[in-house]
Amino acid sequence: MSAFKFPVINPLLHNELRLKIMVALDSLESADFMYLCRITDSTRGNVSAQITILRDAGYIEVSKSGGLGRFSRTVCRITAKGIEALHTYEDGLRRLFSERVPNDQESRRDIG
Amino acid sequence: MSAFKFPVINPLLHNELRLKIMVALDSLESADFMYLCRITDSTRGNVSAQITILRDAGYIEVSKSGGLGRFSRTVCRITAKGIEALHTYEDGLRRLFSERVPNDQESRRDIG
DNA sequence: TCTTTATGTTTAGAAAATAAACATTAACTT
DNA sequence: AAGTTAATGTTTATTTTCTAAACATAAAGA
Repeated sequence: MSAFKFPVINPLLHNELRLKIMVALDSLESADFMYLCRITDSTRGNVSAQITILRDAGYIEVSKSGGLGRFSRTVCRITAKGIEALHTYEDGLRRLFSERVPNDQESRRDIG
Repeated sequence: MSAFKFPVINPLLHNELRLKIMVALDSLESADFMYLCRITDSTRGNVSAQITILRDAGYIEVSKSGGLGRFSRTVCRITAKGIEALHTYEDGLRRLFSERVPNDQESRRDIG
């Protein structure tokens, strides 16, 4: 009975755009919406959608100022929960990369 | 003009199941279909689909023996191209995690 | 006032992931 | 030897997710 298990990979973070947003927010004090669009080279619609997902997960906080329209400004900030999730995700991936799976292939089939 | 760019993330490998399959094949000489199902804790349908994608990308080779049915045996092996792609992906992610994005947020908007 | 520009969000379409259903064949049962 | 069960895999249909196009809002400029 091999109890081998791959590390758990957080599906919320295992998405290119969301991960880039989180990495950016982890390295800056805060970042606004349009800045995230630029550095991730993504459309506003996509960034808006992924930011909503990250906010709903409690990984970031989103604050809007300036009202709607021309001069609105939406700024994002990573939360403690987000930082922990990001680091756990990073650790899981590092472990995954160094994984050596057990070679017990013959034990499971009814040949021989 | 900041020319900042995040590392390129190979979308074929940035999928949990495909990545686990590749990591397993990178650490073993070869692995058969049912073994991959077990260690990845995934259904046969899903593994079959992802293996096809990896094969079409040239990242793995798939050989079948025993014909169809009860005692068929499908074994997968990573290719040189697959090894390189996996390591490039790993390197890109490591760089992403250590990324420090430029803090030039104020330079882009027409306030002030 | 009308147009243009700068934010964002909603929603509709595309793409991808997942599992359910199907297919194949060998062993077992009676 | 016909019928059943069990072991692989594949195809397909559903669900989920991603992406961008369309929409909405408001300020500045003509």
